[in-house]
Amino acid sequence: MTSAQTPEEPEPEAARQLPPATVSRLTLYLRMLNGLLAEGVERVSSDSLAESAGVGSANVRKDLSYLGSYGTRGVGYEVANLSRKIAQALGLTHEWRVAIVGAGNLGRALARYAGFESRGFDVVALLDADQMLVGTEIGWLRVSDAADLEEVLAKTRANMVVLALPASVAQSVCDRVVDAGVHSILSFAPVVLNVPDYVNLRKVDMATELQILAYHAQRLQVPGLDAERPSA
Amino acid sequence: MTSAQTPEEPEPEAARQLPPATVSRLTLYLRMLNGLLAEGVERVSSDSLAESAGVGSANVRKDLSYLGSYGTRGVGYEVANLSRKIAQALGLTHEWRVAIVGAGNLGRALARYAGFESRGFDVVALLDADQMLVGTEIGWLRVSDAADLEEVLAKTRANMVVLALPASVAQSVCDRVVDAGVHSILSFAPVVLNVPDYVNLRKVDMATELQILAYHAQRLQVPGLDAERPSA
DNA sequence: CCATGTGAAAGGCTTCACAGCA
DNA sequence: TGCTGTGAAGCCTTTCACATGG
Repeated sequence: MTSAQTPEEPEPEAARQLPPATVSRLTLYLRMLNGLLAEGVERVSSDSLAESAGVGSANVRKDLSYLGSYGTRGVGYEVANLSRKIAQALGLTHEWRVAIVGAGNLGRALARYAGFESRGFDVVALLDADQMLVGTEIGWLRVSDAADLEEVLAKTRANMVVLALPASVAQSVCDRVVDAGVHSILSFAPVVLNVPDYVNLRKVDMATELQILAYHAQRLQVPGLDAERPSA
Repeated sequence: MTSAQTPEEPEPEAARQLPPATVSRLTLYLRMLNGLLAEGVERVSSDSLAESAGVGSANVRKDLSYLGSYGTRGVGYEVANLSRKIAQALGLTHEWRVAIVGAGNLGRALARYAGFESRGFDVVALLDADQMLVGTEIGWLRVSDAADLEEVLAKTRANMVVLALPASVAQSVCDRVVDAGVHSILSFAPVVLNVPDYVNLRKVDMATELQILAYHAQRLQVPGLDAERPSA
């Protein structure tokens, strides 16, 4: 690879499209690297990273190779440098302002979740349609009226939205968010949302996760079914 | 709920190993089917299911074919029958008793999340190590002392555990859960947990989801030009 | 030596296209 | 006719194995 065959711009450090599976593992590596940074560790090997992240070391090396060759053969990777490269590739050098729509149990939990702040995501608004909640304080935020969604998004210059609301209203709120120009959405609503394909939508569904667990648990409980034999 | 008194299903125990990607889509289909059931719809086509679930129709048909041939050519699938088959394949005919460890913001939100109950998951315990919380009532549950984890799991006969606690204690609590004999675990802690390979562990990481969104958002915002700053 | 970086092989998933059947 | 069920092709991901170079 690295052949100078590209007839177009050489693109010095711009990472091209990363495989989705790689992107999600990069977030893992970044977490481990930041842990190592805090401990003062300066170098790390792909083997060591692999063990912490629970993947194969060849996988780690291939993932990192998409970012460029930032390791040193025979030695490993420089923690601080690699951490910076990954953060850059993931777009964490931008400032991300997150609005949470839905101040129910889950929305409140998310609003107070320290993990967002510490990773560079700034929760700038919390909205709900329930007039009983509007105006109350949760964490350090005052709950805004979901009726004013567009204004609140504009005023806070939110560029990400988290949907923490019932399935019944998720689609309509989602549509308004998209129309308002926010095209990165994380939904916790247990429903499939339709969005234009220029919108980045991710979904977390807790009931689905439990159902997947149930499948695997049940499979183990059935005796004698899966005795994988090389050949009978 | 729906105590499955499976009458006479003379099937050969179907449900061999399903592809993981299929399992997670089956939970989607099941949700749509139950919606259709509630509306009184009797039949559905793979095209229609595909559109609701946001996948290709060939994908739907292949997924369903792993369960057997329960469709009718030229017509479609019988909603009630298919719903039953999927629930059976996913192991939802068992009764799943879930203990939630961690009664912080997230743990409380989960304890009150209606989506669990309605899908056949019974939240039987909520535990925390904080003595200020122990004994208080959250939803219809009384918070138990995490020090008594093993006893609580045994007494409630929990067969699934949800970890909603800080990264710092997640591994040790996880170990105790595994030793106590609960081998299906859903973790919300932002840390990689090590478990024996006979344990089913799934992970939901909200900060990771936002980081993946950030990657894609950044990608769109800077189509050709990375040049945030051409670092010297 | 040692650990990275990477072609090539292997495995898994999705999509295609159409045969088969009500 | 219309929609299911499915081999085959294509694409993506992981794993292997080893050349490479500090």
